[in-house]
Amino acid sequence: MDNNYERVIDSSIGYLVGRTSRAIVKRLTKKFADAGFDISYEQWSILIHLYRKDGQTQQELSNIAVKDKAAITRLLNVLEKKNIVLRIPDRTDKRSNLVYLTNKAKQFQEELMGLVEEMLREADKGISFEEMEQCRTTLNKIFMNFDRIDR
Amino acid sequence: MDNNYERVIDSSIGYLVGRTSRAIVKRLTKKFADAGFDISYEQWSILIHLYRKDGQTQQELSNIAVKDKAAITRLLNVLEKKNIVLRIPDRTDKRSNLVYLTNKAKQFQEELMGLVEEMLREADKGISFEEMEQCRTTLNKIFMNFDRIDR
DNA sequence: AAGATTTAGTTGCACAATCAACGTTTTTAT
DNA sequence: ATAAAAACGTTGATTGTGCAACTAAATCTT
Repeated sequence: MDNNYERVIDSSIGYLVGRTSRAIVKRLTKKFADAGFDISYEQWSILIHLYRKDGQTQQELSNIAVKDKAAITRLLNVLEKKNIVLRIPDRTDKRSNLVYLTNKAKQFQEELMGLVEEMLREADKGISFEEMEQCRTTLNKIFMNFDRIDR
Repeated sequence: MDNNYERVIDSSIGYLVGRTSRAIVKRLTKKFADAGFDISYEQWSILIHLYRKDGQTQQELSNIAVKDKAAITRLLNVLEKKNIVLRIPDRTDKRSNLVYLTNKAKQFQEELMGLVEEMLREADKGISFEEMEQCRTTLNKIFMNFDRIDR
């Protein structure tokens, strides 16, 4: 019986994944703040996809960031207000916006990436590349298991 | 350069852990709702600790659930309103409350646990015990890495 | 070509997380 | 014994999340 608690709590993947996620968010938010950036982890989680490929639709961002499109709308509202991105209506499909980085955003790209890499190195500590790779693979499988159910 | 994006996005532990966490929350929330329980994942994440050990202080719950104590206050407000827990002032320390499960809560304990186990089995699919165990170990290390920094 | 269906984005609603400031009580230090 | 510091819980402010309902535009059906 007590075994069940073990399984369902401390060693539960839900618990571990949740607290690790919160720890990462907290850490990166602090790193950004300390470096003088008024950018949250969530805002970053959109930005990074634009750094890789500028000019995506909100729907695309929603899919890739695995967030509700309403969440994307609101994150973009904030980012737009901060003059970090801008929405440009797609001429060929009037339903869509294309989201672009401003020059301001491009200017601090390198610095932000640097801070993220710093955080990732902190996370890595004492963990071999192979171990981390294995963990990523397993997390992917878990996600896919739920993703499959959702359709 | 594109390598950097790889590292910082798709294969980033932050990304993987975040989306897996959201997937789990979503899935369990749905399972609870489908079974007729008006209990969120977050409320469950407090409940489970009380099922293991009834009568803990809010501070203890905050530590074990790895959530801000303000978050605990509010989750307990909701749970109390739903008649699932109750706060009883600690006689020996007037600053503290002791949080107890109601009979109602105890009645559906088994059923809730069953649903969680179901969800965990879904997560497990195609993953050996050893692989999952390894993943848990790594997630623990990562969390500890940040936990260390925070003090 | 017209009507039905699907898709993109926004908004309202309910919920949750963190931070900082605060009041109260307890513990520590001198 | 008293003053300072720490601990417990609450509240307000800000941010983010998901669902459902909605508008407008595009696509599919027949």
